[in-house]
Amino acid sequence: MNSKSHITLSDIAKKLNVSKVTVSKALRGHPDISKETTKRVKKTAEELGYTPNFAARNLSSRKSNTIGVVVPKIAHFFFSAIIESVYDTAFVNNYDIALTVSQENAERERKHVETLLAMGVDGIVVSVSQQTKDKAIFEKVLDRGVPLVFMDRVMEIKGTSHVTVDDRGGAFNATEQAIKNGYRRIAHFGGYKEINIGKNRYAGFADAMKQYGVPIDPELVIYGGFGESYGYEGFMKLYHKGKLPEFIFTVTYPVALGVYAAVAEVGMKIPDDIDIICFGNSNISRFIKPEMSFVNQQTELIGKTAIELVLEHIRDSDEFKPKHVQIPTELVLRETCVKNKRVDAPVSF
Amino acid sequence: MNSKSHITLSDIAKKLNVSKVTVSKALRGHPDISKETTKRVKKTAEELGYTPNFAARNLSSRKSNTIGVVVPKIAHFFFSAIIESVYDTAFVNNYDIALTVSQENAERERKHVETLLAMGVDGIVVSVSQQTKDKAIFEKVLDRGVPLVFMDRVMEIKGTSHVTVDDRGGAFNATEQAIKNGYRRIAHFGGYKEINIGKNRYAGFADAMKQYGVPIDPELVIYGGFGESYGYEGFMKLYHKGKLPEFIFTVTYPVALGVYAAVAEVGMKIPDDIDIICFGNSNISRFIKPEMSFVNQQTELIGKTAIELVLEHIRDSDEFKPKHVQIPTELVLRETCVKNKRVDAPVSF
DNA sequence: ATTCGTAAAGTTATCGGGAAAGTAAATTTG
DNA sequence: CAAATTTACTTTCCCGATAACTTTACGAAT
Repeated sequence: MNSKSHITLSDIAKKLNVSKVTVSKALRGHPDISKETTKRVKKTAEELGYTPNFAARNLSSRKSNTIGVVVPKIAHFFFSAIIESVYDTAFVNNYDIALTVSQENAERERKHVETLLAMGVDGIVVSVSQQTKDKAIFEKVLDRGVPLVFMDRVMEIKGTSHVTVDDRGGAFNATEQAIKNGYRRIAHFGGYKEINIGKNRYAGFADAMKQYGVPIDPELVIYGGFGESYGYEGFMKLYHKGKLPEFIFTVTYPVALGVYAAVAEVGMKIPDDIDIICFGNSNISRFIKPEMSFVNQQTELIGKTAIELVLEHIRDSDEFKPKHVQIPTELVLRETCVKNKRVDAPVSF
Repeated sequence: MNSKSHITLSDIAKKLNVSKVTVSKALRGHPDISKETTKRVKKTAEELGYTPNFAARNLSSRKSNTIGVVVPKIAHFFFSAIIESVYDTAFVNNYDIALTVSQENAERERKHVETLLAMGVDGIVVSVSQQTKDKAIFEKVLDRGVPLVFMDRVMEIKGTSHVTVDDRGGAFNATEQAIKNGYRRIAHFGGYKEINIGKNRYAGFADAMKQYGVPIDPELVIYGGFGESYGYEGFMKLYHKGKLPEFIFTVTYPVALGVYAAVAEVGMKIPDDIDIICFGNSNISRFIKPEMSFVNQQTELIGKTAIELVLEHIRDSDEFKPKHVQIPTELVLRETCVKNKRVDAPVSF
């Protein structure tokens, strides 16, 4: 709180010779108070530089007008784009956001949720860390009656809402497209199996392979993580084994970037020597050469939907039934995944 | 706040037949309370699932243990990297962060600062929007006795601390390097003159040009903004005028990306047909071809320093004298800006 | 025995705001 | 014109935690 003395309702009240409740009501435009008085109060408040004290207000009202958010990372395009839309959506709805960052650490995540509860947030939106196993803290949130929405990275807990990307469908489309392009030795670099995006994107991949009768080579399905280093290492592992695929479908954009780096390092060319597509996008994708094809997740929609869901839940409280919203993906084809096109109209060089 | 009934200090006190102040002290590890009692209190708190009420705590103690932060954007590498280190530094210091986003809008920024004051944050860190002109809200912060630190984008207000990048020095180095590489027709794409980074980076550019006696062609100094589109448009403008420079020094990484896109579009080659360097970096710079040379700003250091400065100010309160910290830059040379090298050891093709 | 110091609590008084209920005067209503 | 309403406020109390005192009990010092 501030070290210098604050102007409070009482200060304004004293100055105007009215009770502080009158001031309180006037400032809130309560009809109890005459227009005359209301005007005087607002003017004086302005003059004295009155700032309400949210702690007092929250304590008294048992509301905070704030939504707590927990994300695993910030400095990643996917999350920063989501966060931006989270803030925007909250802003237009006149809510504040209390953002916390788990850094992919389950214990930190637990602490942050605890903090958000202590802050008395009206609802919580979480994208769980890669480590998270324990549901206890989230059940505590529900026990407290605080609406809980999972976003992208979810936990299966009854009573919570989910906003997810159609991972399985998007992965299916990406893989199907590769098969239709004539590829058969198709690899999948899959992050972690335990996280739902890892699980579901693999599932979509497997769906497509099965549907088109293309066998999955277990050696070409590689797990490790969602960052660049895993793409790099995954490719290098296959390269040194001499087991390179024709095509790689990666679980995230960074993993694909890692592959790009590795491919360049061993002197190969994308998409001629090895072709690729990834799940997800980045703000700089237009500047990566060759421009990668990708499965677009509508990040703005994810953040917006998550906030709107908590708000709905907060407002309806008893009536509200948890919803599971799936945000559709779009297949965006750029300069990779164009084998057929290239065969039709070969580039001369 | 939560709809279901809370466990409070009194509940624990009742159960143990002690006063709630005893419980409060015990939980805080106050020496007034015996180890025996403290243990019992903590155990019971745990069992009952006690969660402190920060609103009450803040109200009573006049502290919030929270630092308010206002940034213009999130989904940009520079800011998201800073924010990440802001969160990290606060975390290790046991402080919470209240993050707000102005979206480069001065009015929104003002509202957010007002909100942070109402929240009773212990200190505020601001990176001002591009629009911001009015100092009034920041003076209000100082009036309240709340420590204020500007980060990267500053306002000149007495009593505030600043953390800035050595923009002028970095820009000087970038330009000097170009001159030494033999370039004479050097352009500068400079964002906005009004923002200190726009001003200072231009100043560094001008310093170098002057020092080496290279004339500045006003037509090659272009303002417009800090985003990709301005780089694109700036280049196109010069291209259509037939006034292309040999070298461009851009005020930000995105502006340079815009130039990359424009250069590719008109069928030219970097660095052969036109060479470039930018101020700032991005997480994907390794994947942009040719890899751009840049002036590195140590983002982690900026966020960390800003938080440490507010904390210092909060702790020392009366003693503390505002500091102006300048974070040094590093010139990082990659695949652009290598004319001399290429002349020495030409690449064969 | 009296005073003193101290460990280990207990009491009280807020912190600033707002819901709920009360009151006095003015206005409407039957 | 008395009763019922309405208008415009005021009083009281509580939210949960804590700062600042005060009390109690007990052994040590004088």
